[in-house]
Amino acid sequence: MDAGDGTAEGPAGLSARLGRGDLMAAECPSRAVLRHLTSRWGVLVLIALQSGTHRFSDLRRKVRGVSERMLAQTLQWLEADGMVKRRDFQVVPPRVEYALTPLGVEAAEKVRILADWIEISLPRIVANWEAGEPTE
Amino acid sequence: MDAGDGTAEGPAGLSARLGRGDLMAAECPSRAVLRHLTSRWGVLVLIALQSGTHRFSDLRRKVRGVSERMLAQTLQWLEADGMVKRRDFQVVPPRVEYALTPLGVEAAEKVRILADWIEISLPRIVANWEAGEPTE
DNA sequence: AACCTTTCTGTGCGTACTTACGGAAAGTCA
DNA sequence: TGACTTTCCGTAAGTACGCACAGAAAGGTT
Repeated sequence: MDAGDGTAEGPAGLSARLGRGDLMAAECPSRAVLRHLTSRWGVLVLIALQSGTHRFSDLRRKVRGVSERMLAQTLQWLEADGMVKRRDFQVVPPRVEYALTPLGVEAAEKVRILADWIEISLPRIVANWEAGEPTE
Repeated sequence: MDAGDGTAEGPAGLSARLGRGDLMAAECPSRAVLRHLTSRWGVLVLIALQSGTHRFSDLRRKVRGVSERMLAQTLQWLEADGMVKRRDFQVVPPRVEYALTPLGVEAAEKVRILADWIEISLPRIVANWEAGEPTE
């Protein structure tokens, strides 16, 4: 019965008629954007770029633990979505700089709010890990 | 030289001394929390629960496209982090209700900000997909 | 007795992410 | 000449994600 597929939108497409996305709809393109922005490294890259233009290796140093491969991959996603502007100096050895676009600045702000909350709330969250359910 | 491992924190641990997490540190536990909250379905589940307590199947209907397997998985992550409260009525057929904890309410607010922005900004983002780089 | 209900869990398997490793470019420096 | 620089890409390999499918539980209905 439940094919698990659909958006159950009308003939014209709800989100299309509204002029905005609908993340609860399975086939809405906004799902892809969410995946990029909230990808493992996407969040951290956006935040890192909030402090200004960075070279590739600077980002790699800042976002600790990311591999070259994944950093490049993540930056391509963000660039394709218009969040990040890539500037290639066309020299050897390569020199490439990344910066947030106006769209990226907005996204970074939103993501930053979540990140800050996590960092600040970590003690409370960790308490849950250790506490379990004593009486229940 | 670069082992790609470290947090480069001091002897006591920077984030530990500050009493908060540091997402840029590779080994900080806050990374796991970020992963849970920004997981493919985590974001959508939190938002769905903002409107109140839901049964499992209600959530599955609301968050279109999620499988039973992944919904259960996601809810377990969120429960372990103290974001979601699970209430099992211990009956057959099963009846289980999920609701946000005070911690979850806060997290959902932050995540919601990002989600709303994505939905509203989708037209601008899609424009980037189609535009490419015409002049460059 | 056979079937239905709901919320999961176990199995199997395909897809996607992620890492490690090696290579390429063109000029600089020993 | 050979080593070094930086930013990627190709490949192989490993891990985690995600789905379809089947099964289980206890009682009510047919």
